[in-house]
Amino acid sequence: ERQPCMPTHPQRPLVIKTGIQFTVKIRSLVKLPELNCQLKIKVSIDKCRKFNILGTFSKVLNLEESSGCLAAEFRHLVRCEKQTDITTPLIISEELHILHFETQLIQPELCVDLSITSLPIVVISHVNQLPSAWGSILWYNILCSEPHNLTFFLNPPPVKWEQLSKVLSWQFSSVTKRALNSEQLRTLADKLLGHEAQGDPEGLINWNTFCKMSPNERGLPFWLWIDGILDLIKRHLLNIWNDGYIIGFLSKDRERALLSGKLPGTFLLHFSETCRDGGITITWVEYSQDGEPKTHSVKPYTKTDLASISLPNVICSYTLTAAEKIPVNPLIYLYPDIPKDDAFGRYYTSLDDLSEKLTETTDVNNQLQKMEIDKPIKPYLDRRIISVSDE
Amino acid sequence: ERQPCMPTHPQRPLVIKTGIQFTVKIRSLVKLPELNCQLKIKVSIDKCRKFNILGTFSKVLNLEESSGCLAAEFRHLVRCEKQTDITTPLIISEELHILHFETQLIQPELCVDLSITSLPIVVISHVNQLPSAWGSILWYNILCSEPHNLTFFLNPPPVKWEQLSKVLSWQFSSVTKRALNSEQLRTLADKLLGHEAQGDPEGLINWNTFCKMSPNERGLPFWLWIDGILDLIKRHLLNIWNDGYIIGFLSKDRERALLSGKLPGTFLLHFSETCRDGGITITWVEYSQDGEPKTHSVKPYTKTDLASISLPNVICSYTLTAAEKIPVNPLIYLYPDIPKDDAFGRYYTSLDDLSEKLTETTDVNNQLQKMEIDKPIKPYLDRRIISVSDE
DNA sequence: ACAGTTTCCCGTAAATGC
DNA sequence: TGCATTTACGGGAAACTG
Repeated sequence: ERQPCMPTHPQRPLVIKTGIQFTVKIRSLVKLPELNCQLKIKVSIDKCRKFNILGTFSKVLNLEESSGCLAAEFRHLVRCEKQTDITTPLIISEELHILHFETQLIQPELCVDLSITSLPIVVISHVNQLPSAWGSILWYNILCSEPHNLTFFLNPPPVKWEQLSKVLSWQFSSVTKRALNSEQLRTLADKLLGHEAQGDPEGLINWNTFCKMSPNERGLPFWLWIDGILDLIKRHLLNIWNDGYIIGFLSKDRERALLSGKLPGTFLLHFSETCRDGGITITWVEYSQDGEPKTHSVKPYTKTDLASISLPNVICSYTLTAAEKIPVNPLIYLYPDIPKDDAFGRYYTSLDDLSEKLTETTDVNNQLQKMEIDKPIKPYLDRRIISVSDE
Repeated sequence: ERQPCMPTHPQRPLVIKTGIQFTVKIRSLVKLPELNCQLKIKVSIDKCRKFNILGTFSKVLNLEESSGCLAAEFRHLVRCEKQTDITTPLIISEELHILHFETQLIQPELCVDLSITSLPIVVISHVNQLPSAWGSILWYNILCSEPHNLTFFLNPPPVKWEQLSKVLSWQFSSVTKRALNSEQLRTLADKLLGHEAQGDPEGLINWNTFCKMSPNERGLPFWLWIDGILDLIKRHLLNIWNDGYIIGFLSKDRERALLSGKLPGTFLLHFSETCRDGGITITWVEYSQDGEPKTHSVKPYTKTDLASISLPNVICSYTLTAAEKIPVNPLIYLYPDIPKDDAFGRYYTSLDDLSEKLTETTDVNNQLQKMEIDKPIKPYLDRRIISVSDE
């Protein structure tokens, strides 16, 4: 009778953090004229680890002009003391919860108790749990046709590559203007299914492979690796990702094949396979005396690195030094043959970080006057940072 | 009868932030044997802007072994709705509050109500109010002999340079291992009193000059400028400040006088006069063909800058480039004549930022195995960032 | 329009729990 | 002892409010 819209976490609905406000909307699919009467909705949550809704538990539905639907907003989900008698084998990001909504429709002729539940949600206590929580939501919604199977992760079924690849690509297109292309997806398929599988659409991927890793292995589960990269793109690479200048996912073999035979100084950008929080590296090709191609990759740039210098600026200023040699920038053409300034020139800035956005010199003029300092103003020598490797 | 120790904010007691825990201790100066009986203390706060103490309002004093004093801890000061009928002309960092402590000593022979108050405190709602709040606390405690004059800042008296200079120097020695020397203090005196005053110990400084600026002036009040520098030192310059390698406070005239005649490439470090959050610049001297000294200063390095490259590393790698010329590092001797590596060498690192602390290469080895990738491992080319100016 | 003030909430660090 | 989970709170940004 009613269909709940989802509680919202920016970009990641169905994941809720304790202590952080969220919004739930429910709307009636049936346009009863009686809905003009005030319908009071009560919300509550299952008490597995004993969360509670703090704030207004009950709200009157009011008509939303835009959609003609009825909206209610609830704030602050807060965890209370744990129940001692409940133990779950599931880790927090696999523990599914349900929001309940109840109301009573009282009419002269009838009196009905109505109730509806949300899709399963994951409750987290820290943002660092968000990636795995979102992984769970993805897996559940790919696979589970039941509206609320809270024990889904006790034995989660595998997913076909055909399904997963769509979801992965959608993760990129929902955060950026560019989805994954078939080449990129193929690289990911090789990683998940093995190279022999040839990207078989019917190939099955296990939940553990996707998001957990078996306990004896240490390392980064596939989804957390991808999510780190998504975050890196969102924060620091949006423009050049949208432009399609990041090949991104590429096996070493493929990389070597692509670059071999290209002009010396041809480079491409791809993501680190191992950086926990996303990293991007630059690989370029040069040729030895006998014409043998040789590729080099810089240590991947991470979020921290890109916070102080943007990737276009790295590319613009990257310098190789060697004793007795003149420093050079080995990066000349973005693969296949785009002169680097054509691709990245519009993103070069001399303002490498925020602090430099303040026009210091003007500031000096203003402030020295105010501070009653009447010395002549000597402008500062501007500076920039560049990325350097020693050969 | 009892003397309250102060609520603690790390490094800045007497400033309390809403929503953040703090601790108050009170101790009895009189060692009554009767104190073995349980003394229940109640704490409360004046209700000017209507704050409340959240948590346990009342606590039993218990004996502290170390000092034999009685301690109580209270947590979470939380603001409630403002009272509408109270208006104060004071801004929040000038609004003084008092904590009250009450208890009843009930003995067979007598029954006494005891009460005591804290020194005035400042309540803030955001850390960005901490510097001015601490400025208020300093000013109050320099000048006010009355235990709690809550309207002190309606008309705060001026302070003698003699008093203020001690307090300023103490701010540095309490955060670092090095107080301000007389030369540094003299520079600050010139700034506050004017050069003509000759650092007169009797010279008076107004509250407005120290911490506010009159409304029509825009700019950075003296104390906020100093506090930004203190913070910069604490975060990024502690070692070289402790070593005494930062002259820091220096007029342009004095700077020029110091550097003239020194070897070319002699440099010194001093703080920006204008950066809101603290900045430090490097000034070096060179000589034109006719032997005329010429000094250059780099745009000051801020917290953001120094988060990605340490000042010793800047000094080590700073590069001046010019078309057709070989890039050089113009920094050779720390004033007066210390070869830069002697002063800063021990602080050079190739790890310019945190992300590089992870030993990527080892990681690669480990993780590629786990991820079942059996490609040969090609180590990445290491990199560093350097600071460059174009001549 | 705006500045002083507060709230929101991410992300590092530390504490806590198992 | 180590890992999973939670709490603490600084700090950037947005929201609020006179």
